[in-house]
Amino acid sequence: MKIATYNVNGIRSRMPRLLEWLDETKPDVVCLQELKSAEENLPVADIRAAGYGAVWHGQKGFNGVAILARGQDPVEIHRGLEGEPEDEHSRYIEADVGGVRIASIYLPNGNPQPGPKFDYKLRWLKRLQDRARAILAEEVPAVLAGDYNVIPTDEDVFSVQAMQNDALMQPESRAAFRTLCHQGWTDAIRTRHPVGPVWTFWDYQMRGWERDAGFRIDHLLLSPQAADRLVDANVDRDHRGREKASDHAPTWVTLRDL
DNA sequence: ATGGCTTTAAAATAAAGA
Repeated sequence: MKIATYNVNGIRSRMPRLLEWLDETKPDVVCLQELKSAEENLPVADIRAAGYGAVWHGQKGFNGVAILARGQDPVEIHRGLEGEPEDEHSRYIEADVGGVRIASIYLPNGNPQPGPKFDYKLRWLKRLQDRARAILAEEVPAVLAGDYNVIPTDEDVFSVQAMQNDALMQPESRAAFRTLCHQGWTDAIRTRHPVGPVWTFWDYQMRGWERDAGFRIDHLLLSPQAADRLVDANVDRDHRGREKASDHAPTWVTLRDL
C-alpha cells in the first residue's frame, strides 16, 4: 500500500500536474494540502474520473486538505482538531482506508515569529498531539501525513543560517514535533534515509529549485502497527522540476499488505 | 531587512505562503 502526501499549492491550478502524477505513480492513498479552494469549486468529478474516491475539507482562498483513495471511498472519521472552537482553518481531515487510519495535515506556517501566527502554530501542534495520542490508543495502523511546516533538525535544511529566524525551525516548533514523535510515531522518511538531505520543498523565490536550496517539512508519521509494515519511503523529486510545479514534491511511504 | 515567486480573490492591489 503506497500512501503519499502532496502539498499542491492550489489544486485547480495544479490539476494537470496532479493527474499526471496520479497516473504515473498510482498511489493507493493521497493526502493533499493547500487546496486553496472553496468546497463548491473543488474538482471532485475530475478526481473521481481519475479513479479516486475522496473526502474533502476545502476553504476559500487558502488552506484546505483532502484524502484520496484509489478505487474506493475513504470513510471520514474526523475533521478539524479539538481545543479551539473559534478556529475555522481547514487544516485537518482523518479517514479510514482499507484498514489504515489516515490523517491529512496542513500545519500553520507560523511566520512571522514571534507573533500571533507563531502562537497559533504552537497551539495547533499541541492540539495535534492530543489527537495523535487518541489515535495511538486505538492501536491501529495509522499514518499522519502532511505539510508539518517544521524542519525537524539542522540536517533537514539547506542553510541553517538562512533559515535561523524562520518559524519552521524555531526550538519551540522542533520541540513540539519531537514530543509528537516521542509518543510512539516513526518518521518514515528519516527511518529509510537516516542521514543527509531529503528535501520535500524548494522555494519559488531565489531560484530555490535550481540551487537545490530546499528543506524537509512534509512528513509521514507511522503508528507502531504501521511502522511494523514499513517497506520504503521517498520523495518524487523530479515532479518539483516540471512545468507549473508546486513548490512541494510528493512524498510517500509503502506499507506491506497484511 | 524583506522576499526578488506563485496562487487566490477579484478587479488593482493584497494576503498568504515558507
